[in-house]
Amino acid sequence: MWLDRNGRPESDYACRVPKPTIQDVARAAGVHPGTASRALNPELAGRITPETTRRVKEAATRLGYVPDQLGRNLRTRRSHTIGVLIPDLGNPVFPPIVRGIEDGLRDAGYEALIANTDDSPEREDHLIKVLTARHCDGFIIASSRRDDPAVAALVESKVPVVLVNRLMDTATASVVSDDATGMRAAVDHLIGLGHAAIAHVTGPATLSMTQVRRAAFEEVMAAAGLAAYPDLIERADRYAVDEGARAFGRLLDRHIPTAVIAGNDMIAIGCYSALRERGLRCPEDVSVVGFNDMPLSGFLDPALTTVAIPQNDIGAAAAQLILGMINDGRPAHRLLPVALVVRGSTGPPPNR
Amino acid sequence: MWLDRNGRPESDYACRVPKPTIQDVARAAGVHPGTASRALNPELAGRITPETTRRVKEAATRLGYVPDQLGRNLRTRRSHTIGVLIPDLGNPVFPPIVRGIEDGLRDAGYEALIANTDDSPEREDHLIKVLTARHCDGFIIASSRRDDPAVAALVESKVPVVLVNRLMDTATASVVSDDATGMRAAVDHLIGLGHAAIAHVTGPATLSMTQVRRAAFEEVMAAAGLAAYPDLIERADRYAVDEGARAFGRLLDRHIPTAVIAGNDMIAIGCYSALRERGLRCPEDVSVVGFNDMPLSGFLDPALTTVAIPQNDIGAAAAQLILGMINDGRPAHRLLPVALVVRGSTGPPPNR
DNA sequence: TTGTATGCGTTATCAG
DNA sequence: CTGATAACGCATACAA
Repeated sequence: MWLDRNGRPESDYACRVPKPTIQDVARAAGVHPGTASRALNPELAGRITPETTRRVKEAATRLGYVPDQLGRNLRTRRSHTIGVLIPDLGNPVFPPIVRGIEDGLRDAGYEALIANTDDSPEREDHLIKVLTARHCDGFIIASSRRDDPAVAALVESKVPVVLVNRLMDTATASVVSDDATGMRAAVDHLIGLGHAAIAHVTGPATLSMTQVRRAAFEEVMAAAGLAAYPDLIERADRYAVDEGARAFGRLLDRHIPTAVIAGNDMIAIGCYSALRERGLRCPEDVSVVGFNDMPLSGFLDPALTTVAIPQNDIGAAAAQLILGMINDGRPAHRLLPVALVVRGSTGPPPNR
Repeated sequence: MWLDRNGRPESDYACRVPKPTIQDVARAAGVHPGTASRALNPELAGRITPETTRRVKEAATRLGYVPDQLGRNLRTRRSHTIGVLIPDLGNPVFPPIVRGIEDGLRDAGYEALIANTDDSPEREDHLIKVLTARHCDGFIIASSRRDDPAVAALVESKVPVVLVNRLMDTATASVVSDDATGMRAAVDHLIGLGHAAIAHVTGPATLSMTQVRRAAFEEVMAAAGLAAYPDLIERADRYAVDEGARAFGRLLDRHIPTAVIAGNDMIAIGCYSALRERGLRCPEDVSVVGFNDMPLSGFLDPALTTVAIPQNDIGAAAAQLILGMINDGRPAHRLLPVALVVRGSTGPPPNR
């Protein structure tokens, strides 16, 4: 578990450039290290003579002083590091979110430690332990199930946590896309094209995202008087292409709808596959709508009509929220707008 | 530059779970902290009484002791952290590589600090500074230009560096895919289909990857006696869809080849766009071959024939190499095999 | 084999 | 406003 921590006795590879410490700066400026530290701390501006501050800053610049994060971390008990838990970087929807998070954090002097959970509770548990040992100042979690003891424990022990596109019963900060509105737009779009038998392939039931999207689907369908089409919902065990294909295949074997709304874009691709396997064409026979508008959605065959979530903004907002919690402790919630992007995978229903 | 480092005076959010330190473990085991430290260090096995070791380990387990990385980092002058510089996580080829890196590092108790350079030298410079302040034990760099002072300086000062799919004049470790062989397979495939006028849309000339792929293209073409088709090479300014479309558009305006090999899959998508804009069909009018086999390549319209590089393996190898350098200082090089994946974007040339 | 003491670089506390 | 001192948690050189 702890692995080796030995130095590099025979290794020639170690930074040989002696970096100046605050002691060097203090000596050069003719002040005490403590004073130098204060002079360099913007928070303490005004509590130090302008002249002293100037001398210290000048010395720091001249020596090329950069504060050693390791020493600072130990002393302040903060690592300026945020643990970021996502299901899988391989799902194209996450990289843009992660990018938003990283940029937002780095601008504030924080770094992200990114880890993939593969939606495995054990892996998530383990990763939280590992990242906690590194004293992450907070966590951004895009992988939690609705009922997640590990995350709940984190929140319980007052560690700042921001949930991304996943809600839990626990009260903590969150940033989610307005999926309900997005689902309404998707259904309205299909109804507008003349569809009535609209199917929905959801993701795993354990994720709140699945619930939100499914509940919205059922509600909008009922409101449109289309509740007469039951049995048009099927669940994929993962938000992945193969599981999406399998799930939609099961649905198709029961009944062939004229349209399907997929739980996300990966499942939508799975729907493409299932249709192709059965010799059905999209959109001529069956229209497909995705969710997320992940990168390359527009270049698929056919180009995917999908509900676009603001991936970069979601990441940026998550970064902002976690920093807010670290600084003033107030958890907040953000609901970000979505937009239906109409492309080639949707069209009028076939004349049967 | 240094930002705030104040605590959270009014914040309620801070870990309230007092974590046991090695002192607690030592006390519980009835030994001195130094002894406890040694007992927990696998390197020193044998230099400690089995009985003592047992007692310490038992106490550690019982108390749920996890070594505080911050303290360890400061003392050992190592952060167990690797800086990972990539051009852009938004390019789908990188997430799988990053995934491979992360998993490889984490298994060895290391974490990755990932940063996007957007292929900007200034940004890269800045990031190296930021990550150096965090005492990264090494760098995995997938973003360096052929001539890169910042990276050269890093290598010069004996910081372990592994280059990924980018070579520099500097001698340091690297892991690259066997692009030359891949290019040969691509050209052979096209020639086998009957193509002769084969174009190549390269990436930016500053990257070694571009050079390698282009040189291989020219060599293979010449060897096949097809050097008679000059002017069939065009350069995209970035490895991105829009630049790929622009570049191939310029080429098409000069001359319409029967096939094109793109510098990477993003450029290949750009080629699709350029063809479509001009009313040309793929593969009926022009065959397209990509490079990388990034995720979703098989679901594009049409499914992309491309040279697959082992993305996960590349990441894993990079992790392995950097850990090797940290431990015994020997830089090594790895050349990983590629494979042509034939899909729908290539076919016989049109009868003109 | 184990205990002791020290220091990694920084900043918080307390005195002056 | 500034100097002196201690401490964050750990690992290691040295002493026993």
